[in-house]
Amino acid sequence: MLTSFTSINQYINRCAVFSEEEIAFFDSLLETKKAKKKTMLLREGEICDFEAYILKGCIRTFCMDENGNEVILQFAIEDWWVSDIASFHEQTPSKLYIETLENCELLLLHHHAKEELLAKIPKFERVFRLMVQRNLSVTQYRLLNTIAKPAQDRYLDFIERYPSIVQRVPQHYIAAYLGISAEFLSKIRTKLATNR
Amino acid sequence: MLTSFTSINQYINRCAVFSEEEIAFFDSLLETKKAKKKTMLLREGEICDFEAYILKGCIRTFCMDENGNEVILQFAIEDWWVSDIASFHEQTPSKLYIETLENCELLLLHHHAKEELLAKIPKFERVFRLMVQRNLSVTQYRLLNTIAKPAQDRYLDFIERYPSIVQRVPQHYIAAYLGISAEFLSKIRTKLATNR
DNA sequence: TCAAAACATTGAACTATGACAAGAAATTAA
DNA sequence: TTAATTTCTTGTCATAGTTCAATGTTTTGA
Repeated sequence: MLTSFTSINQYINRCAVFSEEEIAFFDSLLETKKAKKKTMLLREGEICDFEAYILKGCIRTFCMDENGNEVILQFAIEDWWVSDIASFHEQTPSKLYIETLENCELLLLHHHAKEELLAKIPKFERVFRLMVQRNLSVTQYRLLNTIAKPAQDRYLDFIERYPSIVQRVPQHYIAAYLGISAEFLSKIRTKLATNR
Repeated sequence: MLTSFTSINQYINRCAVFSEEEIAFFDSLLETKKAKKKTMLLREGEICDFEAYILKGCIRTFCMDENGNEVILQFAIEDWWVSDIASFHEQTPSKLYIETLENCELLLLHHHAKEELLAKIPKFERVFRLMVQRNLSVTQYRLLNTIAKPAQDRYLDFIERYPSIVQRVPQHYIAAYLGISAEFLSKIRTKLATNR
């Protein structure tokens, strides 16, 4: 087993029990890929053909609204998966962009490879179900928060929940994740800073 | 096969191919339940022990923010599933309320029953994965919309996407779904009405 | 090492939306 | 059928957040 696969194999072994052969088959389906900082891995209109597991680096997925503003759906770092799940599963044109924010090392699971995997080892259905389930509850929580809480609370939640991301990504991207302008986030921060 | 099960069985057969015995086993795990309008099926703090498939009726799931305002996560009607997926899968206290908005006929799949089902017929993993996946892409889309679009656009999207729900639920609930006050939705509507 | 680019801050004017209050309309239940 | 309850509307004022423009700061790459 390549050492670079260690973390992803631990990841899937947490969801269900697999034999060494099964794990080896899974690993054999993955493509390793390096991407420089600011590489677009997917653009709006393209069909997303991968789910990417991040060995190293940081990625954002975002969409463009009518006024050309970017809204960030997700930041992803080591041990997270990124994809456009709608585009990937229906094999339809994406509404999202996926862009590296740092130099990245990735493991890609392509669409045909995933189908082959699920056909051969159905137990993987469970792995992906659990992954999507967790993603859904986090997304629901964020949606409710976005609706119910003012920007300052959402920002405080964010830095508490994702302290490492705060260190790694520019502030205006965090604003685009929280759904506020970069200027307003700056004002929130100065207000918080002077209040102590 | 009971006729009341027809629709749910068609539903799961769309996700994967099952034998009659498998379907029969699935049906045998479901509990039928009727609930009057305005019944709370789940309250904050309780552990959600069901995923409910709606044969007839309409349900909302919502949470309460710090100021006691309700924020609606989902409206569900015939052929939809409702649950608190975080509470159900982790068996942890819920942050959500689930309430019938009409008299309902439901099929309940309880936690232990689902585990039994998945243990006995792993193919069902796929059914639930596909369900959760679709739910996730819809929720992501809604989140991005909530952030990027003004209230009027969100309202127009909503009536286009869910015309039948607009007919069935009071307007102030739709406001609570869109993330705006009931008064402001009313103003949007009068503005739209006078603009033609 | 320096210029260019990207990022962050600040202020002023503006806008979408909220909160409150009062009343009208519709629905429900007895 | 009527009273009670729920739902919807309208107006006024308050505010969270935006936009724009100017400036300062940090990072990047040749």
